[in-house]
Amino acid sequence: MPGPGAINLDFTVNSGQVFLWRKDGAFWYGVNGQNVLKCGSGGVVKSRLPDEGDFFRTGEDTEGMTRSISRDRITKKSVMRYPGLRLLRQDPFQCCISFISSSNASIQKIRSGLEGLCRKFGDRVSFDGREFFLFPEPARIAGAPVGEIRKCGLGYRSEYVRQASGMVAKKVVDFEEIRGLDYCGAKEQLRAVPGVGNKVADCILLFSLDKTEAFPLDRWVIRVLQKYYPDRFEIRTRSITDRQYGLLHRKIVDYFGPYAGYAQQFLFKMEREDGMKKWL
DNA sequence: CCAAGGCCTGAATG
DNA sequence: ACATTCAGGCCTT
Repeated sequence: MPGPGAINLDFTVNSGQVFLWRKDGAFWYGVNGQNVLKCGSGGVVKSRLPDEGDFFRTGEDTEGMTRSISRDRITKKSVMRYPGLRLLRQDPFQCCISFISSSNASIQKIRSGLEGLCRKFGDRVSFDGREFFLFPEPARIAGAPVGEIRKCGLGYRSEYVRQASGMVAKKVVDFEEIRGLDYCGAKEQLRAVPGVGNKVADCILLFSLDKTEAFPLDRWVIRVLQKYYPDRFEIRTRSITDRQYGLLHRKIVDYFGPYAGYAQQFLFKMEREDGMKKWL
């Protein structure tokens, strides 16, 4: 019996933040790093390993955050429309590789590429009577010939994926250290990783490193901002430069506040849905 | 600092 | 059918 604070997994999974999830009966099953989660509307029902990362961010005041971003009738409408849509706290390495793989790709393509990576480089496990492939450890991808990564359908992103994995394996990139930095410092670190630009960095920060002021600006979000906030944000072009991205982000946080990333999630969901785009 | 072009690839579009 | 475009960008010139 979902109460007022209950998670809506259909909304949450189908909001572009995760890719390795599937619905089976009344439950959603998903791969998160070396863990596999079985979830219902109350949260994690069962997991392969203890859910130490607190995947559903259970301690957080989601109601307060959604109230905080409800600055106008557009955000209010999107929040009303998708009750129970939440930001998750993903495994950072998986999140990083996922969004490096996402560049210039459709959701279906991203998922098939990531599934390929898991199948080829991840461990096969049995969980709740079902078969899963865990997300590969960084060293497994880093040590692979780039051609093998390419076979997963990742295309030109394959070399980025390999190099990024190497940096994580060698701890040139340490996600838990980055988690402790502020938004700007954390972003700077991430952007040193090949294949990680402004948008991808914001996805990693928002979806795995607790930076709720991260506001990934992709085609859809730019579209929705142009549509509903033409005067406030004044976006003229479809693609924006680094400098424009930074200036725009500042305006966005000034307006939506410290949980701006939540606003992005609701607006993105709404615009995709209005555009009749398919999810998982 | 900005603009333009290329990049893998499969699904969607004409 | 077949060509072209598009898809949750990034990097180099």
